[in-house]
Amino acid sequence: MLARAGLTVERVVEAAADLADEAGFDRVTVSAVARGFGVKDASLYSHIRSLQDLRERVAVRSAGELADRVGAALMGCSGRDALMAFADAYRTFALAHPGRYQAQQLAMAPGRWAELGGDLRGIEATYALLRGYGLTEPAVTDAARLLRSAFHGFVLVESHGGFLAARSPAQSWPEVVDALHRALSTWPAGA
Amino acid sequence: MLARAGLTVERVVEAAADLADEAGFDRVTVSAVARGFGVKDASLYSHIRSLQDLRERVAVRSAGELADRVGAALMGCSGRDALMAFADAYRTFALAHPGRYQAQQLAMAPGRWAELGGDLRGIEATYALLRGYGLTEPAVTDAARLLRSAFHGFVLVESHGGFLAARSPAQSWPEVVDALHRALSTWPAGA
DNA sequence: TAGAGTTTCCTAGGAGTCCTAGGCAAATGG
DNA sequence: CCATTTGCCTAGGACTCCTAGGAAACTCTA
Repeated sequence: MLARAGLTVERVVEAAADLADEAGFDRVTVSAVARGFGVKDASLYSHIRSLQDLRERVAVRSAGELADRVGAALMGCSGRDALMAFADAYRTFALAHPGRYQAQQLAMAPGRWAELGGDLRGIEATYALLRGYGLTEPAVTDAARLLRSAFHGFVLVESHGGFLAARSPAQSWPEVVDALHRALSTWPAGA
Repeated sequence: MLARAGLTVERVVEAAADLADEAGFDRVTVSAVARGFGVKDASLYSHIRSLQDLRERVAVRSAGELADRVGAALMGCSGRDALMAFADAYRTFALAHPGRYQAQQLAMAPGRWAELGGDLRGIEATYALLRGYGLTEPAVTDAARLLRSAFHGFVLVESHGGFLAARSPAQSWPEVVDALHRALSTWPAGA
């Protein structure tokens, strides 16, 4: 048989991530990815261990990509501008790459994240941002959870078409971020 | 053949919802539900149209249950107490019924929700709560989206075990709700 | 109460999926 | 140039969704 497809773990994971963006993360299937390469499904098992393994790799890879965008957006900003930049970069990524974003919701066994080379840049960026508001532990942890929850929830509901009111989500977004800014600015000092 | 299982749409959907809470919504499968009744999978197709149909019914039913809890919790509360009651009822439901909660994320075709008898009590309760803060359109829509996003995001991340810091999510929760209260209290009047 | 009709569940089977086992051919390196 | 490694294959089992058609259990009516 001539002409190998030239598969590697990276290319398989990337193809899976692209497929996730196009068809939805839950439709990322070993067979579908194999079809995309013009290859039998069994062939992929030389590169990935299982469907679960493939999905976890997509999740970690996507989280890295998101952290890159957010990190780049934060460069040179501080305070309220930084929050806005963070928020916009986050939402933009989630809307442009719904499958990659959805992948990050995947629950993994403890330790599996680090095992696959996942980092914590996203969390670190958030903490840096919040220290700009003068927050210290444990307030900074609580505030980070607020931000993560609000951003995550918003883009998730938006990308599911869950906001039904006539007002477009894009109009609400700055108001939501502004509300979070007020919440951060008025955080009680001594907890 | 003796002894029918006595299946109805309601009982099938309820069993599916219970299975979702135990094993995860994505493991709700026609075969698994049928096994729970001691029945062949083909038998369920007299009651449901497809797996998709079953899952949508679980979603709508679960949303109704959540709205019941939230509505009951809100009775006789107002202002900040109402927000806390809302938040606690919401989070309690999501943690006690992870599968039912996860089901509500299911994206449906437009109109399908109403077709299955789904209501909008959840949204109405939110709007009533926010009018207690003196908000009017379009601020009330933006604020509703903030609340929904933050609550949804928090319980989602929490139930996935996504909060890694040592501080327990239960400790952060009141602080997060308090922050939202400040954001609502300081919402700019004329938008 | 007996027959007719409806409902409920069955068997049978096709198509798609995940995954394993074992094999051949292409690339690589001594 | 030959041996080893690597990449993709075929074959096949188990499980899934779903359809088609049949039989048994209920229900209704004359």
